[in-house]
Amino acid sequence: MLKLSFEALEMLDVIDRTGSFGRAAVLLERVPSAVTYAVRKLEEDLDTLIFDRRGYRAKLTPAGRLLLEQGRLLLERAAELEGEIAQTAKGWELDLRIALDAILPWNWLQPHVDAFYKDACPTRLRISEETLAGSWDALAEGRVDMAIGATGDVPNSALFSSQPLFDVEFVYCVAPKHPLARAAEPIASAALQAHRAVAVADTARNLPMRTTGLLSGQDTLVVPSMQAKIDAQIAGLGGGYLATWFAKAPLKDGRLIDKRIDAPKSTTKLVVAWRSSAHGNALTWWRERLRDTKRPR
Amino acid sequence: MLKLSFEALEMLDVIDRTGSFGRAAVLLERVPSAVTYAVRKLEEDLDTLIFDRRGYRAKLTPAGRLLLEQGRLLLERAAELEGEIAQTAKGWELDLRIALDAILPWNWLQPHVDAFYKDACPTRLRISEETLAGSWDALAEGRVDMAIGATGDVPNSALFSSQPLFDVEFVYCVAPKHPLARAAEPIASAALQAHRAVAVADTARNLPMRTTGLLSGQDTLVVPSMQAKIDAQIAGLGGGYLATWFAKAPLKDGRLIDKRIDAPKSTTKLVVAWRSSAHGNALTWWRERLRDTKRPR
DNA sequence: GCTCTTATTCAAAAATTTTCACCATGTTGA
DNA sequence: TCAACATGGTGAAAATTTTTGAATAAGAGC
Repeated sequence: MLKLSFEALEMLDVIDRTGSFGRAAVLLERVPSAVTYAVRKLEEDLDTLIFDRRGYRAKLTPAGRLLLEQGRLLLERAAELEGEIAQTAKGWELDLRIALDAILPWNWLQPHVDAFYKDACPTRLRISEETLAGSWDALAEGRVDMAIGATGDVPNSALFSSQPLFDVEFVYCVAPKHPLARAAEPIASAALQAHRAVAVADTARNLPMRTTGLLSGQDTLVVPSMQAKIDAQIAGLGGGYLATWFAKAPLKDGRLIDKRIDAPKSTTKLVVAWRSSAHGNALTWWRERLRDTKRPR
Repeated sequence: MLKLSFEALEMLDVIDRTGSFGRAAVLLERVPSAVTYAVRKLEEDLDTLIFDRRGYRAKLTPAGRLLLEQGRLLLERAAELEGEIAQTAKGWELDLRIALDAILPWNWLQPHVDAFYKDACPTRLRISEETLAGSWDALAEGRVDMAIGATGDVPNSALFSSQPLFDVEFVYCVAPKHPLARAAEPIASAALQAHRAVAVADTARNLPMRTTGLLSGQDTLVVPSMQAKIDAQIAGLGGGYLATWFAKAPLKDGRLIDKRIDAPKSTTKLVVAWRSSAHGNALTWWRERLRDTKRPR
């Protein structure tokens, strides 16, 4: 059975801060003898002297100092915990882990994050980036609470819920110096196979990985991020489909050229997904917020 | 003012482990209503529902679950702290940080460490290695509690106390293929200057660094450890003084050759040193243990 | 030597927790 | 469906713990 108590630790802290039993009693709104009593009781319970009373004024023993210092840490943590309890009781998650799919640019999410904090939501956000099946994987493994911009169909599991976000359209892009840049349009999709494709690595760890817009047997350069894919395509290392919002700037200034394909990659529906069991205020806030949101341009 | 208490947290833990208020009461050796009372009081204090009583059996709310889980961590830490208090009260340090000077081999210290644990000393040992002024530096900075094998004179500060350990003698060694290997003995110390010396880096961070057995202006290879120095000398990268116990094996099998010097490096007294203010049982144990100890061979 | 501050002691008073007996409600199984 | 059972809840009395306040002792400062 534990002999410590927060009350005793707090008293110890006040005694040390004020420097005397008497002043501590004033701060604690007790009578001095109550402090003496409580200290003696603690010492008795622990079977350890906390104060050295040989001198005029009581002085902490080494054990007492340890108890004081470590006790302060415990008190701090306990106070913090009380705050977290209150927050949880009001329905706010302590933190909300969001997986942002690489198909969406960070600067699209940013204004929403701004709004979240402007609304004085107390929940800490932890945003990570996932690619393709990675979002579902993270959700399934419980590494995140919510996935924004996950692509493809919702895995048919009662574990997940989702709502539509918006559609994404793709354009096939190559660098101006790329052989396909001068090919006659529309390019037969079979012709693509002869050229290297650039793809973003799937971050999934367990779920079967997905490929998107890749033809089997095609030479593929796998890069770790969407930005790397764009850069690689600009550098002429290969071709590939890009979401319209990522393609826009490089197409405009001529770093990339879009090519019409005879059987282009179809429009994909993006969703917001979460574990069905999740219910906090922060999650709800995001669901509402993203219900009628505009796609990036 | 803190509203939590270890008692309440413990009760929560037991309720969760047993699965019912009633069984928890049995384990806590209370009457069931005492548990009910305590839970209600906690909920009132925190102004937060811990249990959802709508169903038949009371069920933890999300806030309750958080309190339970985090509370367990607090309880664990508190119990650990009680143990540490008891240990400290008995005079045993929680841990003793020892700086072993690089002049001494680890396998010399090892039997002493063995004996320490065989004596059931509860103090954790944290042994680090220091070179030259590094031991004093670590002691002065409070990075260690005790230095074993520190060389040179005790800095004249009331901060430190020390006792003699034993003397160390040095032999000047070079590799057989080294030019000095064939030099006539005794070698004039001035002649050494023409050859590269191998020295162990001083680990001191603040105190003025020391050099030992080095002639100013001499080309020097500084290596990070005693083993590196030995290896470097065997590789013929330079010459240098080695403590007899480090030189013994390489001299015996011919990997090194000792040379007599006209003005050899003098015998050095090693000491055991500690901060004068330190007083724990573990420190005392080591002082006693090392009082009449044999030097390594 | 006198006074101030500090910590302690002790019996009484106050506050709290626990107990005990009893109630209400959901579950189980015939 | 209904009795038997287990679980959690209630309130007044009892037990326990904590606080109080006045008296005491003892070092520090002048």
